[in-house]
Amino acid sequence: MSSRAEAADMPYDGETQTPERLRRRASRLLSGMSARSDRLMNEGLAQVDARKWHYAVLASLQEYGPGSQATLSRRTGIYRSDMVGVLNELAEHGLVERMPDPDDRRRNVITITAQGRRHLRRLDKVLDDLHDELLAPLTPAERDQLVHLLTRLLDHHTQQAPHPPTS
Amino acid sequence: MSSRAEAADMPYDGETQTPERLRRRASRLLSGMSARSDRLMNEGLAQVDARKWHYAVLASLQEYGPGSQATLSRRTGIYRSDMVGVLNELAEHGLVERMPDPDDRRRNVITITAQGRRHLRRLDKVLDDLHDELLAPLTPAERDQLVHLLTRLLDHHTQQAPHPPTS
DNA sequence: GCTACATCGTTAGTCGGACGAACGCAACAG
DNA sequence: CTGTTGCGTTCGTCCGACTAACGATGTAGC
Repeated sequence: MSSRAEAADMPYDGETQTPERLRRRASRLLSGMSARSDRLMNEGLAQVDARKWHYAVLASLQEYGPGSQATLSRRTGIYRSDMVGVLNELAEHGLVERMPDPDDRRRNVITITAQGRRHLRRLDKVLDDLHDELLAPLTPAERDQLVHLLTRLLDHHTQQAPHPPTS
Repeated sequence: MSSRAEAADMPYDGETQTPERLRRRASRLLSGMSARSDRLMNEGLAQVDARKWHYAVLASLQEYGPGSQATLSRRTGIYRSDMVGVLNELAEHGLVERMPDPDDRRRNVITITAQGRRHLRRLDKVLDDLHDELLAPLTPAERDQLVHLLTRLLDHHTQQAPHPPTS
């Protein structure tokens, strides 16, 4: 009777308490933190009138130079279906330029503008601050640990990818 | 010209490469891993005809004993709107029993059945295996580190919760 | 005992993000 | 010239998190 009957008769305050078994599960921790993180980033970026995809695209353009929409899709992990809208928004704000590729008339060449670069710098600042808030309880060393661990996990799972790539 | 012009003219294979700046962001790592993790768990659990909410509810019942639907909602983080469906499914399979509370006729008292306990044990096994797969590239010590770091983060953010609780 | 308010279970619906299907167009290989 | 492949785009689907509202019931103030 030691293993079973763990609870069965406890007038506990088991009202608001989440079971340890649940709390410890890495999958649940990831889900929870991802949700929190997403909200934080979304709200933070919304205050500068941006979304996380904007940042992804701009950063990709800055680091690897201009590219077609399909290329950007692969680099950022955004579905090409959704890339259209993102680029529309970015173009409306004058952050990127979309021009037909003379060498391949199927493609659009996307280029980041000077204004886009400025905006990107701003977004980088914003994201840095938001991540400070996100990782507040961790020391710099611990933050590195976390990033390192997650990176290894993600790399492992994106390699012999049994699923369509999400990154 | 050392700081700028990072790319601007690179015939790189920047086709499939995701910028470091993106890869390093904890928020993105969390998002990515959460997505992978969710899929893995969902598919794994689907093979035993279960969903993750089922596990959450059963585990909660096992650890803290019977409770009303609202109580379960608070314990597991499932919205009470969605709890109805979950309990319907569990009840259909005979894993829980839903009876009106004689002391408070607004409430239903949810109790786990013997079959429910068996099922929970099974799910625990399944989840253990899935987590082994999820955390495959990490040593046991590293897995503990990860869980520890994430737990601290989540606890911090769920405390003076600026948002409605997701846990 | 009556009134005002809070809680419970439930239904329905919104919202956003990830993803698939299909189309017209252009390139390219044979 | 023909079949195949990649590109950009539109539209639609699926799912999970979340809100709104309602009837039924409990509870507290007076």
